[in-house]
Amino acid sequence: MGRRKIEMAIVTKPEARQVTFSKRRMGLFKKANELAILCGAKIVIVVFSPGNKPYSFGHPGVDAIASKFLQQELDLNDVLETPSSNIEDLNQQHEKVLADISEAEKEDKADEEMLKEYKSALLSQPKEWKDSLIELKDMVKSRLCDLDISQSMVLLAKEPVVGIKNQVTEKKGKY
Amino acid sequence: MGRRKIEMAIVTKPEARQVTFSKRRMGLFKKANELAILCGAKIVIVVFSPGNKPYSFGHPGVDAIASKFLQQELDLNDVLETPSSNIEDLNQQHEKVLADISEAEKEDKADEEMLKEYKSALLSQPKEWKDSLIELKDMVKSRLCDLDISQSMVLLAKEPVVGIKNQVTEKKGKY
DNA sequence: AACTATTTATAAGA
DNA sequence: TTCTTATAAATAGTT
Repeated sequence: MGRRKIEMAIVTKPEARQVTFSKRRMGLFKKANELAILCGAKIVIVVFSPGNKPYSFGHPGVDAIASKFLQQELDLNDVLETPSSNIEDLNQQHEKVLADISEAEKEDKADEEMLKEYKSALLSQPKEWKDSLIELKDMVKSRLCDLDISQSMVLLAKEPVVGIKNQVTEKKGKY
Repeated sequence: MGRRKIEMAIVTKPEARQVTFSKRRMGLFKKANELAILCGAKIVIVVFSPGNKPYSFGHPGVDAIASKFLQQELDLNDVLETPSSNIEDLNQQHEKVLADISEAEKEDKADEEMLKEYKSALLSQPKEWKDSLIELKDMVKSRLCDLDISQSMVLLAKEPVVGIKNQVTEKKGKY
């Protein structure tokens, strides 16, 4: 739907690709919003741009949380990219994440219920703990950030949470 | 874009709403696929229909995993809805999940790396374990299924995994 | 960031 | 559900 029909292959020119990405990402989120409203559907979308910048859409209300964790993912990526990253650093980062969650809990009453449920979800892993402690040393290098993405997704599986509106956010990436 | 412009409000007639949902969900996933291909973007979408039936889209290759866990979520919901659900049942369900993962690991070599990373992500939680054991009894009632959704999302945060194609699936819901 | 010629999505109807 | 088609909406190329 433009001046010409375009081939379904990666847009080679980086500038043009960025423009296409911006236009179509907006279009996609608009369509998602319409679908959610017209049909009462629950939707979550996460998109990573070619430059790996994360964008998220959620209805109802996932996005406020998602954007927090997407940002944290970027922070953690930065940490992991440094050669000096070790378990202590990662633990520090992780405590920062937990601290941020507590902070969010205090400052945003509307999110309280969602955060509780998210925590519950994190803690609902009855069997892995013992083995996990043994495997931790080897595992910890492989990207803590994944958990953060998953945390934002946890909320979609819930029954609708009242008082949280849908919205769209962007976070500063590396490009 | 149809014979008439429609109001942006929930479609009242249930049959019409279902039709609209089907058409627009397909349209949304098509748009997402185009965005992914044209721009080299990574995308995950999860949609719950008005009847709470889950649909997912992923590029690259999230969906094969996601559909597994979405189905498990439905199974777990069924379990949780029975009055007799207790910790033992949930543990059993959880072991089933883990068993399915192992099985998938064996039968689908292309997914091996992704599953390993997903497991790593699950195990990358250095601080919570101790406290978790204490809180487990109270927490376990609150929806294990959330973790399953989040597990399918974990994969998006990864660098592109070669050899996994994108696809779209549906799973039987309760309606 | 705006514009507009076209293509694409889809609402209503069959 | 699937198809048809008139129309609304998205967007590719341009300014």
